[in-house]
Amino acid sequence: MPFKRPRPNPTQGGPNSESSSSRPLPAKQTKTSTAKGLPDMKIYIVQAKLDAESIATLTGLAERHSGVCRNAEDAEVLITAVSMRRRLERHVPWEIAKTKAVVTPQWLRDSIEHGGPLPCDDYVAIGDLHETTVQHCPDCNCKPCGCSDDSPSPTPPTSPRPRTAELSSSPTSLSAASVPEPAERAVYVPENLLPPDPPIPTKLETLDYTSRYACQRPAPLVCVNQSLVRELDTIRHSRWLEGEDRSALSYERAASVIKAYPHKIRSLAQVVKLPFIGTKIGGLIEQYLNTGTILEAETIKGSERFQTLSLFASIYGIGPSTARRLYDLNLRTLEDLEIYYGVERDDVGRQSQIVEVEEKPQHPRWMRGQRAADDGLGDSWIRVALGLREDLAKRIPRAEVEEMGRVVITELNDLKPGCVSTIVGGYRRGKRESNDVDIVFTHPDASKVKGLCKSLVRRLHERGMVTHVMHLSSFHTHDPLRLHHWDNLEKALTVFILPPTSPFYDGTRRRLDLIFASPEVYWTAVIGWTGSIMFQRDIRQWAKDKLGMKFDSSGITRRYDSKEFYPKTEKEVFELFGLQWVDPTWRNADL
DNA sequence: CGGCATACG
DNA sequence: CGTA
DNA sequence: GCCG
Repeated sequence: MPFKRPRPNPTQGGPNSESSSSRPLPAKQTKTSTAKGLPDMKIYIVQAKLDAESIATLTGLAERHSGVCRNAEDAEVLITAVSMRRRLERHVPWEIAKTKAVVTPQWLRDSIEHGGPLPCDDYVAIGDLHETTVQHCPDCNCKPCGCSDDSPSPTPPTSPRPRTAELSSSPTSLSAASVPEPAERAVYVPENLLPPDPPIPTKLETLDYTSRYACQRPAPLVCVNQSLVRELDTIRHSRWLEGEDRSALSYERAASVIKAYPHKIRSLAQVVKLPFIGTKIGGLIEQYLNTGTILEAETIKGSERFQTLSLFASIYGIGPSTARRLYDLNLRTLEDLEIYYGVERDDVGRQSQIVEVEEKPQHPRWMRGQRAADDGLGDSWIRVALGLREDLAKRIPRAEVEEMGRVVITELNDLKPGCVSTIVGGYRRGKRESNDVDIVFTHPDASKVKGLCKSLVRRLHERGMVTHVMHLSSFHTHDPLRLHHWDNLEKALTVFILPPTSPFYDGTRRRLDLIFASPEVYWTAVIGWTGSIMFQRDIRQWAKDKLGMKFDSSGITRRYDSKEFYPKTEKEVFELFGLQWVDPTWRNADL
């Protein structure tokens, strides 16, 4: 049945999602046009009137054979299925379109087949743009006739274009190819809710890798001392599983500092000066320098207890404490757990029976520790998690994260046009594969956000895309007694599956978190949910230590008088805190 | 020796 | 306690 | 486990 081949998807680091601003890692900008059938052009695909499958296919073709970009004005070639001028103008400013080759999707396919850019004459998408399209066609025959009036061939100076919420006006991927395109009249979105354009550069030289705060230390996805970091992380993980949280925190901090250290470590002297490297951890690093490993980490990795606790705690809803309890009951394998929790092997939770899962309430203090009454019972909900474990353990390639974002945003825009969103989490930090997908949403009109989370979840649920709702909740303002303030943060933790019509569909269920913020706290929510955890922790620590402020995902308040602050952009949060800008791809303070 | 991010269910 |  |  679900034997649609999962797209191999060789080239990644592709187009950044709609309004997210993660970039490819700063290090390399390989220009290898090898293996690409076309020269490296910047192609922008206008999503209107294309279904999800076509978008994915075209994007894939462009990525593999040439290059894509996320802004129309940065592109050389616009590809669109739209044929009417008025329609195109809703997605690309006319003045911009006039400076590009605007062609049909067939041009891309044929050019790839042909092995080079074809003349655009036969592929003009919009009649009124025939002249300019031929002029700007990347096939270099007609270039010499450069009697162009405008055409600054390098990207035009980009006047602040009116930006509208045109995030993926593609139809739902459920409806096949035809396009009704409902709800027109683009909603105007204030500039500050959209990602900065151009993106803000990270001034690495003004940051400080010796800082005691992770939010001042630029940390790449993978560092030059990565294997040492992994050793320390093994010990951290073990401490955490064993309930030694403070010790775990120390290892986490040490690893985080090493992660940001930009040189290969060759001597102990290099690291003992770094913060959070004390006697014990310094000794372990010395050992690592001498032998290439840390004995304790190797021992841990080999131990049955560690392996088992790790396995148990990898199940959603099972933490260190429960994992240890199960281990003490002499359970060791998943099969043991399935028996213990009463799962019938042979695909159970399979098939799309929609399940609503409620968080299990905690036992009262007075009856915990008396392992009795409820040993194999109760947690009907762990059974569900067990059934999901295999799927949720799979990582999600960037391209699929983007597809999920597209699908969800399309549904949302149907529901409430004008929403703005950012895909956050590890994806935004540049990870090539994610464990889950987190999306933060808002709407320029604050009054339209309330209840949206629940509505969207209901809609996705009705359409079979959300199979489980692990959690649905709201946050509120800092007002101890919130009077006229409605909640300004709503959150849903769900399990999601792409519709079978999606080219990425392979039946794997994925964790999807949806976060709705009021526009005033949109960027603080985005910062919070972008992480990494250590980065987030230290930004809060910094706010407290240096500014006397409290920072959480739903806002910033001054501690002594509870005055609230509402930075209008992500950059303004950094400025408010007196911090240098750190791009999301440099916030990888965790392993 | 106290603090280590913070909030919700 | 477990999750973000 | 490390810091002030």
